Amino acid sequence: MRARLAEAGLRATRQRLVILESLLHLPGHPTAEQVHRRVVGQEPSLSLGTVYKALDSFVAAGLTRRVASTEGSCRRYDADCSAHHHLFCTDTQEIIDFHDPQLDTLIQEFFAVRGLQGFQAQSFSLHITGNKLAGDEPRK
Amino acid sequence: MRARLAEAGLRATRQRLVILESLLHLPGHPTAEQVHRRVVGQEPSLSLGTVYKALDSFVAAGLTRRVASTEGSCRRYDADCSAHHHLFCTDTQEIIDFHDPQLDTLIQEFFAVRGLQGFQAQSFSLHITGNKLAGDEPRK
DNA sequence: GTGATTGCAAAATCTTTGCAGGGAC
DNA sequence: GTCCCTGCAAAGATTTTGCAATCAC
Repeated sequence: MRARLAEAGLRATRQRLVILESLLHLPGHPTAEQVHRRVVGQEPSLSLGTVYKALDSFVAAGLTRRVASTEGSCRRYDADCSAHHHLFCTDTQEIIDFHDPQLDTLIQEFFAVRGLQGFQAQSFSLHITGNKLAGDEPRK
Repeated sequence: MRARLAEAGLRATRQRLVILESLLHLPGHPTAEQVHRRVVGQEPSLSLGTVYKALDSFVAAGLTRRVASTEGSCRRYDADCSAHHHLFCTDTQEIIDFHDPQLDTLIQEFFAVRGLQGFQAQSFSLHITGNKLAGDEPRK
């Protein structure tokens, strides 16, 4: 934890440690508000403003990403910076991670052959919209 | 224009006609604010609140979509409801439409074979992050 | 010690709401 | 005529900012 922050060139404050830890444990790509709610349990004086600043610094340092979402009215964060895709559940508003190296390869090969005129692609992320089926957990 | 609104079950007010027309003509998936700026040229008394209400009603009626974006602080709208993908330019923040039926087929076939445990997929949209190359327009 | 980080409160953004008057059908 | 829609202004929600005190290194 402490090492991750050091690698990213960020000072390991008590607050950042708790925030990063919370972000890693909260499911479904939390908002700043959700991170704050979890974090005040351990650090009651930790302010929401600090959560915003810490999350911004994580994103700037490449420790964390912002997740694209269609609800727009609040930002969501993802501690997983590896290449992956997202399942958007229209019922619960959850955003579920979906890793599939075979799919990554398929997409990369497609664009290697076909190319994009006038655009240099850096990364791909597939947004799959649908809904969770009762009783069965989507694979992570 | 008027017919589109009627089909969607919405009353064709002067304001909605101008808003829908603007949305179709503005490039790069505008925000409510951007739509409003264009629209006041034709209808100076048209308020920003009305733009929000109209865009919401378009989305509810399936005439328009909200675009997922990672900047979170404002909503962006897309008048194109057909299946398509998006190029996200990290330099200009533009979101460019990208249609490719072959890619659609590729993705659909991939999931037809493999399936998603516990999730019923309805639609797919690929987010391609990268940057525009100087002097060359990405295909739309 | 030095410079980055925190906490707080105020401000800035973006979006929604309530309601009276007006307009589409 | 009826009910939906608009305009306005106020409220709500989310995010940013400024600055003095504090903490990591």
